[in-house]
Amino acid sequence: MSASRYNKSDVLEAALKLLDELGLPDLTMRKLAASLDVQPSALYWHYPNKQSLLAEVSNTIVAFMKPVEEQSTWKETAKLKALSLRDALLAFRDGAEVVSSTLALGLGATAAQERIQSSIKVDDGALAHSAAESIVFLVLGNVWHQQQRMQANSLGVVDNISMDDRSSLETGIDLILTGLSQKVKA
Amino acid sequence: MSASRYNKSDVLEAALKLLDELGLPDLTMRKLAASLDVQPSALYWHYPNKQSLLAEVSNTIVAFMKPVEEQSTWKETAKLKALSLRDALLAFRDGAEVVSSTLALGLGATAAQERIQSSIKVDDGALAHSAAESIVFLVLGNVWHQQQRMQANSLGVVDNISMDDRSSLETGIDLILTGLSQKVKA
DNA sequence: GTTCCTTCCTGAACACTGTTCAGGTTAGTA
DNA sequence: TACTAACCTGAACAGTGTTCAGGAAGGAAC
Repeated sequence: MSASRYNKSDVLEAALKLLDELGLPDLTMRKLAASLDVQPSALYWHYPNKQSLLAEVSNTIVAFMKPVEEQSTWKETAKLKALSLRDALLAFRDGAEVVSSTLALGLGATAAQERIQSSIKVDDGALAHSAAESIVFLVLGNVWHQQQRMQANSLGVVDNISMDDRSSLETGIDLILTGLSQKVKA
Repeated sequence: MSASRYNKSDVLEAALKLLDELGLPDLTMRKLAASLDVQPSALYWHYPNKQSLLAEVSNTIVAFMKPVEEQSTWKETAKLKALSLRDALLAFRDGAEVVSSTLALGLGATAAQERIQSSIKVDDGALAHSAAESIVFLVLGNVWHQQQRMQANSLGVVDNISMDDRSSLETGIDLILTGLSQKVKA
């Protein structure tokens, strides 16, 4: 669109925009370059490879989590943070898949888990860690599945009736949190 | 190796073998064809595309779950089934990633969730569904992360101390199951 | 033994993909 | 005006999944 030169964050921004327009499978270096009116090789001045670009995309998505104010119980706070992660993932097409992959590769997207863990007020640190990790996996799996269905449905595939995604996720989170407070009492 | 013709399950078997030897990123149609001493196009007689081949690979991995005999409490049974899924995923290189993707695409690998759900004896069906789904996401996320680290470590990357994966997963499962029995009592 | 049909495979191509690299241009600083 | 850093071009490389017309192998029927 513009006729001048770009920096790293311009490329990141364009990648996010293209992700939303085309989805992850069609987010190629060539199309990204074309959207900036630039040769593909130009991108490699800003990022060493596609993976590291996706890592920053992933971090940006996670950073989209809205801040959550402290609730009357830490359980509520933790739950709201988990749902805030859900909202962030849903705000970008294929957001959950991007973040899942990056997280699995250990290239970032750890902020979500840290933020959730910080609101879990139990003495056993290892327990809090496992709980936070579990919640993150839960949210990622749930949203990934949902987003894939959203795309499939938009392509005209039959919609097999499934329980409401949000409520299923909420009960999953509740299970972990009540299990947690139960275990702490013991 | 052999000089004669192949059928669908021969191709599946070869794919599983190659997955274990090379990992998912290097499991290409060309290498798979070469391992059977056949042209790449020959594979498309057996499977319409790579995705559906991977779906069957995924189903095979999940079917590797060892049967679990009924325990004294259904919680123990459910936990053992979850760990049996874990073992199945760990039995194949990149097993968790393969199954995660296939599951997200809705192309199969639902057997695991059904088996776990069948052992959850609570009246609320929706609750049992959410719990089983949560457990599956937990196991997949945990093992995926672990397998990725295993590969990274084998490539000489520094091993940052992390809590034992199995115990972290076990506590996650425990949290869900105790949360579940807590919710049923109420 | 010859026909016939199904099963399986070849060979070549198409339209992509991420990535590299030598060299050029632009912009800002001294 | 010269220098230097930031940014980009153009072309290529090596690989990917997939398609398609045609050919060969094997077994059954006559």
